[in-house]
Amino acid sequence: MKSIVAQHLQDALAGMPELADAVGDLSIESTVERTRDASHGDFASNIAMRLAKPAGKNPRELAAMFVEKIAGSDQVDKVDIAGPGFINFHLSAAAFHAEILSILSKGTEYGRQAHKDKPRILLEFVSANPTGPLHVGHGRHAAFGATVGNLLQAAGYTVSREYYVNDAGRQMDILGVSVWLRWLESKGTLIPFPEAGYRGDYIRDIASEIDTTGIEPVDAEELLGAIPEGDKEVVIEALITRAKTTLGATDFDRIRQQSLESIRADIEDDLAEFGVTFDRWYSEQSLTTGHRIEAALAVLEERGMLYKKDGATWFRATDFGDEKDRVVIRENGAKTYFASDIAYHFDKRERGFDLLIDILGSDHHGYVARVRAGLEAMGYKAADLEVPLMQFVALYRDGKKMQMSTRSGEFDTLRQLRAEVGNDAARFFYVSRSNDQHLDFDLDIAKSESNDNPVYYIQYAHARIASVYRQLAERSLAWDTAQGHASLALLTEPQEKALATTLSRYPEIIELAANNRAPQHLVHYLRDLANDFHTYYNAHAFIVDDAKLRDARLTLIAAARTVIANGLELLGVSAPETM
RNA sequence: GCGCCCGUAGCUCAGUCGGAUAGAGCACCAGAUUCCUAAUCUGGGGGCCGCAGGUUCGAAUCCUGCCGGGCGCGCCA
Repeated sequence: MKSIVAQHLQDALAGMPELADAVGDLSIESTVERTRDASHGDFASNIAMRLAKPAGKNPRELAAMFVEKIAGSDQVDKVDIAGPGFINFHLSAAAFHAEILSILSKGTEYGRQAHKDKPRILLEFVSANPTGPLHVGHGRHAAFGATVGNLLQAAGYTVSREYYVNDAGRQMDILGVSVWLRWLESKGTLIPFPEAGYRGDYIRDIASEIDTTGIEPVDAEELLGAIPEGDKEVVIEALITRAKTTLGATDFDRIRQQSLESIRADIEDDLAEFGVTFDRWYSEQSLTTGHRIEAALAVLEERGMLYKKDGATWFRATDFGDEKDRVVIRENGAKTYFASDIAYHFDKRERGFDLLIDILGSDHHGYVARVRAGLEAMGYKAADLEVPLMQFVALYRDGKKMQMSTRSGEFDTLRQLRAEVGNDAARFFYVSRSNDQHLDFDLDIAKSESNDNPVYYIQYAHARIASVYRQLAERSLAWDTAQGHASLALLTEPQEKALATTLSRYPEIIELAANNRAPQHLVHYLRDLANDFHTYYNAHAFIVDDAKLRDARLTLIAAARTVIANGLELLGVSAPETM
């Protein structure tokens, strides 16, 4: 709808060639915005103020020139000048009627934009280490990433969702040892469990489920003798070494791989139940086995971006704005995690993605500069990597902040949260705040099935509309859609105008939310829309005796139902027919 | 110490490339249902947009400094 106004301005400009230089590359559409106050019309353009300086004229004078040139049309009732030089557009009722019919004819496609070839987007999110179940913080990443992905797709982009599985390195050894020790425990070999091991109950479950054919228990005293006194890191290191020698590399690897796959699969199930799915689970191990790390380092070497110092191989990250150079191959010959990450991001670009979006926890922000430096060093643009950082989640119960450490025994997994508040409320609350704001997740509000729960407020609007059509059938009436479409001019109540206006904003909200990777815009919009509907519902009966008016009102609320359903779909929240 | 993020109503937060009188929910106060779901609606009070400068026709928004909070500064992952 915004484009109607932009087009009128564009046409007017065509008749004022003397302004061409002043306009330059200014996007006309960017000057157009919704008015905050209905007395200012439907849309306002600040183009006269924007052009004032380059054109050397005062804003109101320029605005008058525009108004003079803006052609009349059946979509615009009135154009006037207000304040310091705003050009206000009052659109015609016919323009809103056309929009309502467009909503109904497009249905689930309403708000979706035409396909865009570029950029092809790779969206990586969650990527939690496969060492245990997802916690409530990961839930925010999952809901946010999934919704941003939906929004980008709705905005016309091709989006591929990826979960990077950190299935290599020392933490996998620690996982393997943890499972092995719990398995030994179940066979009667009791030793103190290492402090640095993974202590959750799920480790015992894995130990009881995996295939341990051919693996022999070890004597407790013998094992204890191999454990040095001291630091927890020293202890766990000794146990890893011991596990590898006792079991042999093959059997230890068998335990390790089964353990990580068990956890990874559990995470995948958890997310799927949450409505969050990925196009690919990208294994870090595959970078090694596929020699992708060597390939990426070779590219850097070729470009002169690596050097040797103190027996290690360093990447010249400072050449690209990082604070210090970074080691990619350690003195002991092992490649660093950073080397894997360079290889992974290089691989993303090699697979043809133009824009890489990594959703990371804010505690990883120090990592962004070096990964971006890596991409730049390989010849890509810094802007091709975008990293929205997620701030932390705090759970509140009875107005008090909950402790979320595993040890405290209070709940902290995503599964427990979903079980307590439900998927709809969880998805909704997680994306209701900007990613760079800390999220205070109030369990009591999310659970409440009444009053102040915004999820139900929106869902209730949808259910109420569905209920109107059920009531219609009960009264043996039918919605004559053709007559409704033809009778929209009868909708003259202020609540009807307000609802139609809000409905017409939906495509703009999708674009805004997608472009800013900001799902909260959609959340706030849906609340506004539900509010407009509830207000209308309370002010006027829809099922009235006048058939034409009734059909027109049923047409309007059908459009509202469509937009609410479309918006909730993007959020991953259900749109119930009854509540 | 250095770097990144945040600071808006009592509380939780929106605020679009700088735009008109800074918005919403909760809480608080006063009302609305013989009628399609009251999980609803209507009205009301409540603001030094952390502080101080600067940029300009115009600043919550951009720049600088300061104050307060979070996070990060490994040949860990």
